[in-house]
Amino acid sequence: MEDALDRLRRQDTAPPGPGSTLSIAEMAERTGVTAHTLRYYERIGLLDGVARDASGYRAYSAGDYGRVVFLTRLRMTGMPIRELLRYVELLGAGDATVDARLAMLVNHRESVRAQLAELQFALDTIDFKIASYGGRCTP
Amino acid sequence: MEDALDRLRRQDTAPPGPGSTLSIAEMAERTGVTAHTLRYYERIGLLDGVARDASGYRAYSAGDYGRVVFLTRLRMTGMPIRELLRYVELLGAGDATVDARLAMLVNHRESVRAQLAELQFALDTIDFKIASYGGRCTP
DNA sequence: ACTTGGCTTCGAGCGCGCTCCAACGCCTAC
DNA sequence: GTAGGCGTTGGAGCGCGCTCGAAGCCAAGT
Repeated sequence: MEDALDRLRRQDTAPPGPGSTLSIAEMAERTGVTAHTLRYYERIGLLDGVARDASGYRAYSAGDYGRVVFLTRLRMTGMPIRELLRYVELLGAGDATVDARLAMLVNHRESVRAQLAELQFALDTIDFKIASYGGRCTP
Repeated sequence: MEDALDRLRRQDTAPPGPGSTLSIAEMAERTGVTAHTLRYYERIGLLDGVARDASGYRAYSAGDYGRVVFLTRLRMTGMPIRELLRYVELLGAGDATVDARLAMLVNHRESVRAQLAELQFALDTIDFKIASYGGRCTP
């Protein structure tokens, strides 16, 4: 059960050192987001201003890393990419948008709580079904 | 927050009386699954043996209702339709498949628990982000 | 010099789960 | 009898979020 979750927890402890950068492959490995998807995210505007090295290769900063990790968290809670985009646009628009961003997050937090409740509700149903199948099994 | 959840809870208290049947529109209303989707589910084999009235209209039984509700619970916990199909096939194959069905459910329950953990983990991140934005806001 | 392998771009393709359309049938009310 | 509304079918289309392929550049090893 700890598999995907462990990988996620590791995200928080694997940023590039300040000042150093990551290749796309390193980013993919540390964030769990494939290189294809990293390029895709950049293409659609979720990541902007990713630096390049002398050969034109992407060189991700600690900031880029942090953004990918946070976007990942929002994605895994079901925030659609359209909204991620909006959030990123607000980010890019500076301090004036702090309230709007906060509102988005508070709003989304409610949706996550609702998802948790639904999931728990469905889990109860499944538990009940399992019990009614005979009950002999992992507790 | 109780909106979707309330609708779900109502599912459990809105089956057709024993012996009576539901039109597709009534099913849609009570289960929250659209008529389009009910037909789709039948087409792909998730529902079989749905009775018809004299005019060829679908007449859903209490059993059909129960199945739709349970399938809904599995769907909302992310079980893909391919697996629902497998479950339904096992159901159709009779008592010999009880163990296999139970195994599927126990297995899926683990996945739901993992989802809950991931969701909670992401929620913590979001909470933290909200707090770091200033913290003034709904608790 | 040449191969290997990772990076680049652009654009097409895919799997999932619906969602909708067109053309038609049935049944009731006016 | 005719209009309106709900039902039927088969098949096409869609939105989402990737995912992949082709063609080519760059760096390092043998």
